[in-house]
Amino acid sequence: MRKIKESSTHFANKNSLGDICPEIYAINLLSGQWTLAICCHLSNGKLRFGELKKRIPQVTERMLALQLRKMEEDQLVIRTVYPEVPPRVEYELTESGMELIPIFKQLEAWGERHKSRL
Amino acid sequence: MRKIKESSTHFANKNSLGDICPEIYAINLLSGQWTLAICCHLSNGKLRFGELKKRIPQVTERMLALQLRKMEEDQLVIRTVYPEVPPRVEYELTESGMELIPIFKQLEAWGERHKSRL
DNA sequence: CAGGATCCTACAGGATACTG
DNA sequence: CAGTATCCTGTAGGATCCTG
Repeated sequence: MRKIKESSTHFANKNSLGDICPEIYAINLLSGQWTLAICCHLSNGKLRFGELKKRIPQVTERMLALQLRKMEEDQLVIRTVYPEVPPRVEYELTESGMELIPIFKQLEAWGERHKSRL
Repeated sequence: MRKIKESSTHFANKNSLGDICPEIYAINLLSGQWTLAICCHLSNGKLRFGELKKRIPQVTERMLALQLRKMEEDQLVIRTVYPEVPPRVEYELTESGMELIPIFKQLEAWGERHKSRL
């Protein structure tokens, strides 16, 4: 039993909440600015870095790279590097990642309904 | 038809993505640090400000107030003020808010599964 | 009791340029 | 092609004190 409080930075709190509550943990993994967009585009199959970039034009290379790294670390995507020249790197969803798809569908439906009610 | 790009700040992007994609819109509404926690506690019925605070000890009064306001604006909670002294304010989920509960359950299940796989 | 007001900091995210 | 490196900014969130 560790203490939880004691000089909380924003994300000390974030993580401690996520530790307790699996749904908060889940949302924390997904609440990166580009995470959902990436997942959606990968839900139809693997894509290369450049293809992702083309499909999400607003994202900068830096952010795309960062997000993908984080998602790899979080076991949402698999990163495959082909040792060729020019380099080729492909991203695809993990098992866990795919299991999110039905949840996305529901969020999508909810989002549409909710939006139309405003 | 407005333009979308042109000097994007973080949340100009965020919103423009949310405009296009209902699931991103949904996640944006839910990704406040305390939003989920509040929803969960309200899913069993209405609560007063102080009760919420007691149930989520890590949150500061300021943040709780801010989040609740935002959630009210986003039509996730209803805020009822009773004109008494001392003041009493109760919060409860809206229809939309309640419709999220089953989705939370699934996120919770996913979160647990995912966590155990790390 | 249920918050406002004030002040502050860490971090997410952006712009741009460069490279194996 | 698929990134790093560097530098910078806005904003979410925290601490603390005050009040109808």
